Amino acid sequence: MATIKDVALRAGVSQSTVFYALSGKRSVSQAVRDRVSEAVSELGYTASALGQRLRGGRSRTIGMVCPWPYSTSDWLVMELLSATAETVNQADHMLGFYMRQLEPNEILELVQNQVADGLILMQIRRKDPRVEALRGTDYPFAIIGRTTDLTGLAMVDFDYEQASYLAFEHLVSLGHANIGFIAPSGNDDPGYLIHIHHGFERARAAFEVTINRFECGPTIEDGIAATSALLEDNPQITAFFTARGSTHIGVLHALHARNLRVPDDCSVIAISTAQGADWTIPRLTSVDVPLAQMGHIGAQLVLRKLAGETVTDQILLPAHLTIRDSTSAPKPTGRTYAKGSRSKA
Amino acid sequence: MATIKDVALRAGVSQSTVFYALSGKRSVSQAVRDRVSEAVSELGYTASALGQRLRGGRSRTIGMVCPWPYSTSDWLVMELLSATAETVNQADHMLGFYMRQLEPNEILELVQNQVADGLILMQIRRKDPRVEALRGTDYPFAIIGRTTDLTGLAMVDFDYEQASYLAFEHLVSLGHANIGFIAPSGNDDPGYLIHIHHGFERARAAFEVTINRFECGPTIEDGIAATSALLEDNPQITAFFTARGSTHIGVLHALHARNLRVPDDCSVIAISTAQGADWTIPRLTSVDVPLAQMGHIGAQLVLRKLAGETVTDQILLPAHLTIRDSTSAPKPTGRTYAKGSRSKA
DNA sequence: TAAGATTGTCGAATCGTTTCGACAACCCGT
DNA sequence: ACGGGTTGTCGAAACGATTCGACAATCTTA
Repeated sequence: MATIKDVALRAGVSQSTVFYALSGKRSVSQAVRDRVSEAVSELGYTASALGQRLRGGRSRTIGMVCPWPYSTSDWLVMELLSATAETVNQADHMLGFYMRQLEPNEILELVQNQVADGLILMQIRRKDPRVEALRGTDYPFAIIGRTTDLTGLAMVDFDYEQASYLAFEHLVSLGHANIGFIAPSGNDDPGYLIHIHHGFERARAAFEVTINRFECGPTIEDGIAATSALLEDNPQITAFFTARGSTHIGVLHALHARNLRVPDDCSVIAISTAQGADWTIPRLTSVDVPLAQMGHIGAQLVLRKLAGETVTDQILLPAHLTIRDSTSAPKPTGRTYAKGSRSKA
Repeated sequence: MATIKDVALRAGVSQSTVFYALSGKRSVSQAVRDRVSEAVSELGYTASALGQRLRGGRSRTIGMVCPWPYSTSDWLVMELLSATAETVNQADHMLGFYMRQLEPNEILELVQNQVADGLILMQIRRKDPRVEALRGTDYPFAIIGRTTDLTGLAMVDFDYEQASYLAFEHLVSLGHANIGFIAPSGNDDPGYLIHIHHGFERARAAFEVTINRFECGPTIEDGIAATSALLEDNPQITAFFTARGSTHIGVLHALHARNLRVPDDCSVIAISTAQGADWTIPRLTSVDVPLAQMGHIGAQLVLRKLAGETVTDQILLPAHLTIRDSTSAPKPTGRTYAKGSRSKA
C-alpha cells in the first residue's frame, strides 16, 4: 500500500509538499502539482484513514448501540437503522453497530478508546444506566427514546401519549363503547410504554367509554392470549387497541380463529409502523411510528454535537392517525358471538 | 484523554515499561506493575484504538455494503444484519454499515483507505461490478449471494432452486393440479431469482401439473396485480406459489378481496422467512430463507480470511419446507368463483 | 569468583497524515 | 537598489501504541 512518503520520493519532493499539493491548503507550483498527481496515479495512492484519524483524534465513526433482538417483532426498527445509517453516511461518517446490550463501562470504553466519536442509544429505559454513565461527560451522544430525567440530554422520541389518545379517540368517534385495550404494564421498560399508558388515562378521563384493559408482553402469542382472555370476559367488546410490538398480529390471529371478521365484526387499531400496517389483512388503521424520521434526527443530533454545537434539543415527533381498513363503526346487531366456539388458539 | 505517556509520567517509568506492564509481553517487577496500575486507575487510562490500529495497520472493522432499501419488503433482512453484527462483534471487530449502493471505486477506496479490514457484500447481481473490482485483489471479502462466475470467491447463499422445487412438490403432493406461480423474471437481478426459475423448470419437467406463470416485481401491489391477472385468466387455479419480496402479502390481499379463504378455497405457499411467515393470517407454509445463518457464515468467511486463512468456501444452505396453515388439499367442489366479484384491488 | 544466563528497564524508531515555523526566491513600488 | 510582501518548498514535530535492541543489575553455575 503506497503512502504519502512513497509519493514524495517518486515525485522528488517532500511529504509536506505532496500533502499541500493534494489538499490545496497551501499554494504549490503547477510543475510540482503535475509531478505529484502523476506519482499518485502511478502508485495508486489514497490517504490512509488510519493515519488521518490518528492525527485528527477522530475516528469518523458513530456507534449505535442496539440491544437486539429486543423482542421478536422489533425488526421493524430496520427502518430506523437504515435511516440512521443514511444520515451518518451522508456526513461522511461510518455507522458502527453494536447489536447487543453493552454494559455502561463498555460504552464508556467505546468513548475513551476513540472507537467512536459519538453514540446513538436506543431502546432507552426509564432509568437507564447507560445514559447515566454518559450524562455529565462531554461525550457526544443522543438518545432515541426517553428517560425519566432528561436534563441536558439530546433526544428524539415519538409522542406515544398522543398516539395512544388518538387511537381511543378514533374508536370512540366511530361509536365504539366497549374497547379492548391490549397494553403493556405502565411500569415496564422500555420507557415509551408509560406514555402509552398516560394516553390511555387521558382518554379514559375524556370519553364515556368502557375500556377493558389487559396487560401483556410484546409477542404474537401474547396478543392471542390477551384477545382470548378479553373476549372471554367481555364478549361485548367491539374494538381492540393494541399498542406494542407484534401483539396486533396476535389480535388478528385470535379474531380469525373465532371467525370474527375485521372490521365488520370487530375493529382493530394499533400503534405500528406504516410498513407493518400494510402487511396485515386488512391493512391496519394505525398511529404510525415515524421510525425513519427518528433515525434521521437522532443521527443529526450527534453529528451536530460532533461539529461543536451545544445540542440539547428534545424533539417529540407528533402523532397522526392513518385510517386504513381495520376500523369501522360497530354493527350493533350483526354479530353473533358463540361462547363455545373458541378455537385452540 | 489520558495517554500511555501520561501514565508513564505519573508512574515514573518509561512508556515502554507501562506498555509491558499492561500487556504482559515482557516481565515487569511487581513494584512497577503496582505503580502503573495505580496510575492507570487514577487517570482513567484506556488504550486508544486509533493508535493501536495505526501501528497494526488494521482498523478492526468489517464493512457491510447493503444497498438499502432494495425493495420495500426487504426489511426482513434485519435478521441477516443482526446475525452478521453478532458474529463480527464476537470476534472483537466492529461492523460498519454502508446503506447505499457504493460504486466499485468507492469500495476499493474503503479497502485502500484501511477504513475496513474486510467486506461483506450482499444483494449480489449476476454480473456484479463490485465483485469484479474486488476479485483478484487480495482484499478479504465475502459475498452473500451468487454471481455467475464464482471462481475464487468466498460465498454463502441459500439453495433457492431447491426451495422453489420443494414448494411445487408440496403443492403437487397435496393434489393441486393448477398452480399460479408468481415469479420474478429469470433474467432479473439480484442473482437468486434465476435459481428460483431453475427450480420452477425442474418442477415443470418432473410433475404433471399446470403452472400458470406471471412475472412481476417484489411489492405488495405487484402481488395483488399478479394474483388478479392469474385468477382472471385461470379461475381453475387452486394454489399460488409466490417467491419474491412481499408479493405473498399481495396474494393474500387479493384473495381476501375476492372472499377466497386460505387455505380452504385456495392454498398459498411462499419463499419467505420464518418471521415473515408467522406474521400472516393464516401463517404461511413456506420454504424459510435462513437469513440469520447466512449472516453468521458470511461474517465467518471474512473473519477467517482476516486471520490469514485462504478461504474459498462456497456454501449453499439447504432448503427445507415448513408446513404452516396456508396450504391444504384442493376442495374440488366447494369453491364458487364469481367472475364479476372482483374488487377494486 | 568469573563467565554466562536471566530479569527489568529504557530510549528510539515505527506506523501515515497533518501542521507549523523557517527560509529561500521572486516580484512589487519607490 | 532596497525594504516589504508573496509564493513555493522543506524539515521536524506532533498524534498514541507498539516493538526492538541495548544495557544495567541480579542470579546461576562451574
